Amino acid sequence: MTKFKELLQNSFSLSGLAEEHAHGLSEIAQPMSLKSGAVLFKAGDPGNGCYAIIEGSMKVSVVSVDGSEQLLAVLGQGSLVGEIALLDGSERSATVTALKPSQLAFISKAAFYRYADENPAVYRHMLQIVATRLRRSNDALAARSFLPLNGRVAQTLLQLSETFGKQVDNHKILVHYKISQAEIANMAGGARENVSRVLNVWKREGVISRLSGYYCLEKPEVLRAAAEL
Amino acid sequence: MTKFKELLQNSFSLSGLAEEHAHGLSEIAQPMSLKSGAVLFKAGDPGNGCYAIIEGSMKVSVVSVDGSEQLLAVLGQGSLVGEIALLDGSERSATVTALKPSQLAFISKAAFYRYADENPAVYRHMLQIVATRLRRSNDALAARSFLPLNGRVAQTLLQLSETFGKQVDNHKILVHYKISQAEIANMAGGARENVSRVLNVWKREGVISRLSGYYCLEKPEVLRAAAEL
DNA sequence: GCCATTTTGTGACCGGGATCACAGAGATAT
DNA sequence: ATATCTCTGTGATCCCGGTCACAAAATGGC
Repeated sequence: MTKFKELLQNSFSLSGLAEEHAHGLSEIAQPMSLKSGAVLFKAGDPGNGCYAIIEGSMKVSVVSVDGSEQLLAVLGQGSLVGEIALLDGSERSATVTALKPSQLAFISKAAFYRYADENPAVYRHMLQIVATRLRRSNDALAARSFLPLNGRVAQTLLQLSETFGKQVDNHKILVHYKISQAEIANMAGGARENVSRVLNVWKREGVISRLSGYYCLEKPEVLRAAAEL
Repeated sequence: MTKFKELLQNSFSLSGLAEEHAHGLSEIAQPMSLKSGAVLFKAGDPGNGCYAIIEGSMKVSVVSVDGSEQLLAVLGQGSLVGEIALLDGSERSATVTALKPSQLAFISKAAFYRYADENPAVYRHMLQIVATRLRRSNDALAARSFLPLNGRVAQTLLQLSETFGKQVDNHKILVHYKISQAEIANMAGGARENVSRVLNVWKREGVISRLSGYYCLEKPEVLRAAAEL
């Protein structure tokens, strides 16, 4: 078995798929790699498949005419991107860009359906993923209308901790991912300057800290309270 | 065949499912009816199935502690509600309320998976629905961060026209659904008063009009332009 | 190390839209 | 028809957070 397929299988297992299907899918996927900053596809492009992230990380965003962007998600190893267009047959709904040099596996629409029709577990798994994303998206929308900026920043940090967090100590969470204020601001939907202010208040209160460039959530409860709808 | 099953089958066909599966699903669904204003379920409730709307209309919303609400969608005949919790096995993500006396069909989680495993087309259809919803939700989120109030109101009107619109004349669209400014405001994420102002400007410019209580989009292009990201 | 570039921190100002406060205008009921 | 509600229109005020303008740290390349 090639190195690629091995990595890929791990990636699929990691995302919660049974060994058997991880193997099957890795057989039909095409390897590809992207250098940091490269655009995988843009909103509006035709979409004929989806990608699994084997290694690296990608951002999913929507950009407006004036150039400002709204980040919908930052995804890492084991995540799937580009499913929406695959599933509803329409154009790509957002733009996906590599944040680091990344290894991807492309799964074409035809291959996906061919395989999944034989293995309904794959459909169930995909439904799980999409449903969870829909839930997230709805939550973010609700946050936008109910929460003031600090609440949205809290929500963003917690969301990042779900994908990149490592438990340390009792309940401290280290977000093992380099992220700039600008990116947090784009996810939370606020101006970078104001996000900076919010983060500093929390830093002073000991709610968060920075350990060698990484954010560390010292008191996640406080953040959870702030993100409460 | 009972009247209920007949209606139900129509409902499923209406939502784009093949005749055969519309029939199959109608066999496993439980009829139920709700009076206007009744709550089907609340965010946080456990969820063990989903519902198809046979007749009537429902609103999907999230409410904050202080009582204000964000409408995620208004759904009519042929739509599915409550899929998220069914699919990701978590609690209900939003609150669903009947806006009119409604007829529903309940499909339990077990029954759904039992049937769908045998009929992958049902999975494909479900993925379609959920993917489209995710796309919508992402669009709404992007709108929230890029568009000023009038753009979001435009988006809301267009969205309603997708579900309840009837073409009349050349390109005028009648939104065949009684809706108050307050509800539009809750969908667009703005204060009712400001939504009123926006709507009146458009009314004066002949972009929209009201025909016996229903909104009519006289110049959908103008609205589409205003909702452009 | 040293300079260039990217991030971060903070103050000052300003504006879109929330909020408050009512006055019409339609509905619904009796 | 009259009273009661619930919707709609509009002005006045206020504040959160966006924007501008820099200074101070980091970070990274050579």
